[in-house]
Amino acid sequence: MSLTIYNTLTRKKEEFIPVESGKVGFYLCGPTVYDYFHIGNARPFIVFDVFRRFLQYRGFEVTYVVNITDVDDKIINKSNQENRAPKEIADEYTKAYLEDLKKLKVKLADVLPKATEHISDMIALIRELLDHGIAYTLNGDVYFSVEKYNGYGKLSGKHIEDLKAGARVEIDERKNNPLDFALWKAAKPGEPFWEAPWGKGRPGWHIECSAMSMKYLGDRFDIHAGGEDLIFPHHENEIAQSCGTGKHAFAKYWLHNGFLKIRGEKMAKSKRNFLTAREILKRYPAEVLRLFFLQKHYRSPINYSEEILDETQVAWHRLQNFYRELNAKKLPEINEIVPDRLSAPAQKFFRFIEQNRSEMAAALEDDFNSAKAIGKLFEIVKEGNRLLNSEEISTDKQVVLNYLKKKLEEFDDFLGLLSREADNSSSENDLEAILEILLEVRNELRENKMWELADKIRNRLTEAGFSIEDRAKQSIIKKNKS
RNA sequence: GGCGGCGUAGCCAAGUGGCUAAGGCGACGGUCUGCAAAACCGUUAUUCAGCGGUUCGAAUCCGCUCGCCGCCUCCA
Repeated sequence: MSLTIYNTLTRKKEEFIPVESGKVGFYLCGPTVYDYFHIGNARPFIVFDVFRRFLQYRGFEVTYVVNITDVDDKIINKSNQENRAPKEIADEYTKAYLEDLKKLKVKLADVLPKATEHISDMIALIRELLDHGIAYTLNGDVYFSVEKYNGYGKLSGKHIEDLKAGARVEIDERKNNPLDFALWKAAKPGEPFWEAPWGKGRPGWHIECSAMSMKYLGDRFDIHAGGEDLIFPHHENEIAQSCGTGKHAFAKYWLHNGFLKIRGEKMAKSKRNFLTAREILKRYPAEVLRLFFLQKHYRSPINYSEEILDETQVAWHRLQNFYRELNAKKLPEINEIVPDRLSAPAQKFFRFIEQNRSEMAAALEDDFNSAKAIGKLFEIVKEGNRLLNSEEISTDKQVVLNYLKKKLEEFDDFLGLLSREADNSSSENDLEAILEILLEVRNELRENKMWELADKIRNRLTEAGFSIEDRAKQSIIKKNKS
């Protein structure tokens, strides 16, 4: 089965042919660590991680690199505002970023390079560009000369002339062309800096991704991904820097996710209309957020609202309940299913599962259509529930249900939609809450002099290792240490 | 001004030339149930923003109109 992905560079779906057979080099633009990331930022983190794990499921050996931008204007601004060292800010939010990812059930990338730890790689790349005459220095800054790279604009479909005419391009008279962008910024007093042959300073925003992606994935790698607002200028500039000298081929496929909107507008830090992933995670389980994103195609814009998340949560319960039901049944273990040996109804069910399973995989192989795949998943749930509902479930059917459970888990290894541990163990807090409810009910029984039932509860709890002491006004429960 | 995208049921959302227009939420009716929840069954788009064209055939291709959004500046 071939895999197709939509490549922003060519504006069409293409068959995915890795640079090196069986392997995938995958780079995602990660966060600038100056604040908690918002729910819109979470979209690429979740969606591309699922895509990466799906590729692994498909048998590819994937190297997944997600950078951390820990030197940047925004970090410096915040450091000035709060009178703290930039590094302190970056460290704090790097930690928060990793915590939030974990809560969202996003698997760590194989490499998480920090910009500040790759300055020498960036300097080497800038030097290459200077030597090639495609970049120039200006009072300690280094700029890339867009006019000297004739591929400029090929990713975003923009033309240098149109961009110049655009009223919003800030004109800096010193630059050869207003579109020339900084590879290196000379240090201003009080700013963090590194030594470079052309002076003290820090790297421009775009150069880190070029340097670090090629360092870990090679001159030619497969996938470079990010939000669609990165197409221009960030990714356009990355291509220019990396390909400008003709020495590197850079990324083959460019993937971009659509935005999360809130009240009809793009959710963005600058618009102050954002909700952090942290906040939302307090209200909804990670699985609900994941389902919210995966129920839509990754390239479509989607709207955030509480109503939609509430809806998603109901849908998620449906999925989770089904999985819980499967777990509650003691299903017979079997290594392999031989369809021909199954009874006719069991065989029919088995074939239904297999059909939908392969359709799910096919949907994901078609530009990662997770929305369609999840539709199939719900069809399986419906049919499974129907079977679970029937009066007697034959051993054959139980065998197939167990098979289904395993396959669900297999898919869930990359989708991350099921809560797999919560149902087996309840925490201390849950236990206390339950005991409290039990006592409350029992007290009502006692008030109504329904002693028999009240005694039964007390006896059964004693058997289970809890002793109840009925005092005049209240009951006290104690856990007997064994 | 330049470039790109979107408009499918009450809501969310797949489908991009031809099988009954997926799936979820909601609503209504039913099964089950002491009640509730869950689950199941049935109903809920003769029609895909509007108009025109191409075609034997279009939600799907083309043109126009209307509405919405994004990029062109930091941005996932």
